[in-house]
Amino acid sequence: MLDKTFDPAKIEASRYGQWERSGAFAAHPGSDKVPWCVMMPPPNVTGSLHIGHALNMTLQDVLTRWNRMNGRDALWMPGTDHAGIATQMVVERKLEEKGKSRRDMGREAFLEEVWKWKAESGGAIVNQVRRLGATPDWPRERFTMDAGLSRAVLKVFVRLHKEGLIYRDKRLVNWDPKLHTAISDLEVEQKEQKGKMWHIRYPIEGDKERFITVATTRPETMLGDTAVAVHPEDDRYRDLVGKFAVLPISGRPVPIIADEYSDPEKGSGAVKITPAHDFNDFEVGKRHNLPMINVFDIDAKINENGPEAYRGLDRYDARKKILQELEEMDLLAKVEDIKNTLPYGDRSGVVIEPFLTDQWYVDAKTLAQPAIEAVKTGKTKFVPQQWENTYFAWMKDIQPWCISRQLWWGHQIPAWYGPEGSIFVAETEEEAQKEANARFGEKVIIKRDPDVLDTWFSSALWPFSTLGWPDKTRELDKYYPGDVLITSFDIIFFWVARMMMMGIHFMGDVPFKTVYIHALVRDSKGQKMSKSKGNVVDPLELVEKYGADALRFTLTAMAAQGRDIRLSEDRVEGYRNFATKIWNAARYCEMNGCKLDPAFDPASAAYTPNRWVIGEVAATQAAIDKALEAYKFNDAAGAVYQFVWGTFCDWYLEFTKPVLQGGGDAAEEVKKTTAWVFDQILILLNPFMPFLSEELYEHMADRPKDFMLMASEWPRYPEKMRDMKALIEMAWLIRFISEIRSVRADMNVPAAAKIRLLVKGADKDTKERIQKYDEILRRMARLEKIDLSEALPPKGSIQTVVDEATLIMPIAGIIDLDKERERLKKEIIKLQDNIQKIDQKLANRQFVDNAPEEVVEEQRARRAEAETVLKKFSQALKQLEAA
RNA sequence: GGGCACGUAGCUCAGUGGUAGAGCACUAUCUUGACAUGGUAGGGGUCGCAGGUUCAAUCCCUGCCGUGCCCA
Repeated sequence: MLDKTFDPAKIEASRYGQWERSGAFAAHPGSDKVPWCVMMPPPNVTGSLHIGHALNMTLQDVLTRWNRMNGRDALWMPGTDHAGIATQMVVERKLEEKGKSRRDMGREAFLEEVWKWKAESGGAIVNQVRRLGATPDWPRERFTMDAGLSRAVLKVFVRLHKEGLIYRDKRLVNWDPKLHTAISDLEVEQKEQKGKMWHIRYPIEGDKERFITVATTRPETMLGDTAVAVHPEDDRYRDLVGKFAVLPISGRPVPIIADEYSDPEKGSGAVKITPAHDFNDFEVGKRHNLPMINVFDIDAKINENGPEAYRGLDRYDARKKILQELEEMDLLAKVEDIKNTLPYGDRSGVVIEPFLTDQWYVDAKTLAQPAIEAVKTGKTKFVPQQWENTYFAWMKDIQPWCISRQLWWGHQIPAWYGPEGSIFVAETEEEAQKEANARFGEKVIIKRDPDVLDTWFSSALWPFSTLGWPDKTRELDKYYPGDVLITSFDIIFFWVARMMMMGIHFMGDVPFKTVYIHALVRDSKGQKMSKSKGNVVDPLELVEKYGADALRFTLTAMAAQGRDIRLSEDRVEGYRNFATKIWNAARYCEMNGCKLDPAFDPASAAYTPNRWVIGEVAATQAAIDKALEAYKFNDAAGAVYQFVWGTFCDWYLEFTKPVLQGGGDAAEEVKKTTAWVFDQILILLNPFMPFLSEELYEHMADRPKDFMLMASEWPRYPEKMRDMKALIEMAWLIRFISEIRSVRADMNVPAAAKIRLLVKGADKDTKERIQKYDEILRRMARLEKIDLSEALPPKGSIQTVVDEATLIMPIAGIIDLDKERERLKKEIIKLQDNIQKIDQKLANRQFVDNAPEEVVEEQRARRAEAETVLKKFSQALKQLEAA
């Protein structure tokens, strides 16, 4: 006998262990089943599971389980990412607590520390994924820095370099002065804030009376100015072009140049140009061959290129000092309060400094072309499609991708520097050495580039590197390209786009056919979850409190396309209740001896409610399939929820209780049907609530030892299982019962009171049905007796209408006549309104002439129906008045 | 400034060119042999605003207002 409620905590761990040990998660490259493949977005190896992961993993698991049960050879490829900056920061912070720094301990010792930390926490996140019931092929688990994937990274780097698609360049990068590394554009967050615009007067060389005023938000960069630019058409400054302005403080003369970059409408119309510290100025500098003076060091402190008094000053201290000096020299013309945007490092949180350095770049523009084409031609589709716009927008305006990072944790760049600025790119040091020796004709000293690659460089290879590339493996053969990628929109640029580029370039085909972009999970108020706001919902806490199934079901049910999820605990609780409901339905089956009979053929059931519920099972399965095929997860969850609770529990089980109690052959068929339907429910539910369904599946029937629901087949039902006649009949039964219940409640007839029912004007079908379902009707509508009667209703009756029949409940003494009168009047008014509305439509010639025939017909039918019902209610009212 | 979403019941959200839906919350009622983590019934919406297209608009189009996100 089952316990009274489902206790997920009691079974989840052991159930999961059983699944995993059984090997049921495994893909079978050798099998001839049609493959189905999804790549797990690898979480940060040192991170912990957040609610976004939970959603992402749940959706992947739903699809994986569903496809697996559908007979596909499913591969869900798991793994973790080394997450360069994030991980290095965590480890550095830990060392800091012990008073150590990575610089002191050196690269090797530091990396040892990181690997140790990885070993310590690396298992944590994948075990957290397990808690959700996820079923990826764990033995295939990869890590972006394992030997195989590192080999893939080397190959890719060397090949792209040979092809000229990776190159070294001196450009402005986004420099993080705290982390001391370059970062990509994508890792920079633009934030708007209050700032100031300082207007500074630069004296003109050789003219003591004249000044040119420039406006800037960053006065400290004037130490690196190499020009002042004015618009070529700007008459105010035409005569100054070609002359020189003298930089205050440093005293260096800089040319006044004409360039369309300066906007005559903005500020004074003249701008200072600092090519080494501003992306726009950099371009101007290149156009005019201006020197590029870098005045900062890696900490964004003034370096030796600044005046002596400023050297070593932080950029903000330098700003203060400069402003103070300018004020003293009376060169500060104006200070404005403005709003401006500043670039922040998304990891460090400090303001990013445009900084002139040598870095490695990927020619993203070239790689992007076929990747754009692939989406345009539909080789890869985005769901929802609107995300294609985002993808295109970025891809079409793509910048060179800076891939070098001044970090230690990551794939070290396979480039060696030899004499005279020579560079040798090779997969191994030996090869590089050989090349270098060959070039110089003697043994030369080479030194490896200390930098590592952007983390996304290795994850861009994920769809094929995890399948064994560069080796030719049968996995690559069978599972590439993957069927779908499931991820959230915030990494379309970071990851999706780059996988597309690399996949197409190295595999000659897109990495996945569909990209399903799911929502961001927010808190119940719609705020983005963040640690600093303290509104983070811990998925594991929810799992502990409500069970993994409840959390999974919640996330699935809320995963509507194109909308964020506002997660509230109430919802999770509600779906926990759903689990309890199913649990209790199982108890009911058990108590009533509804045991699965393998010989039972549902298509052969004779009793109408049985035929009906069997047909509804088939309809539910069809609805789930249709929804999942279109990635409408919420519809799939809704279909199973509605059937289980709204159809099976609320109606079918209630319909069949009297039959069960009656015994005999009829009861036997009901038992078999109930057991069969419940069994099907467990199968259909399995992708969504694997723990509960598996547990009950084992409990409810005698099955071969070690037989698991998750390894069983997804049903396909024959068409003949959908019985329309049964559906119509049961719809009537539900209508009839609901109507009586409703009127009883309206009229405050005590629930316990069993009353008589007279049915007047029933047609043949209704008469038959009343007889056939007498017991069900009496039980569910709480009636003492049902009689057909064409006589005038007894005094003090309440009346209502179902289709052609009038239902009369003679309950004089119980009811309040005024109240009944009021109720009938209300019904009448409602019907009259309805008829009037339809009449208006039908009176409109345009409508009758233009609307499709069936629409007009429908209106006429509705009118007729309302009319007959109205007549019956009017009659009822008349009788009441007469009484 | 450019782009993309979104605005439907108290809340969270589905949905559709032809009579507006769910879950939760709320109200009333019920311990009836699966289930009070439950049953039954009920109230509650000019579908953001204003135009337009159409016989017909919550749905399509335009503008506006509000919210969020992305990009500059």
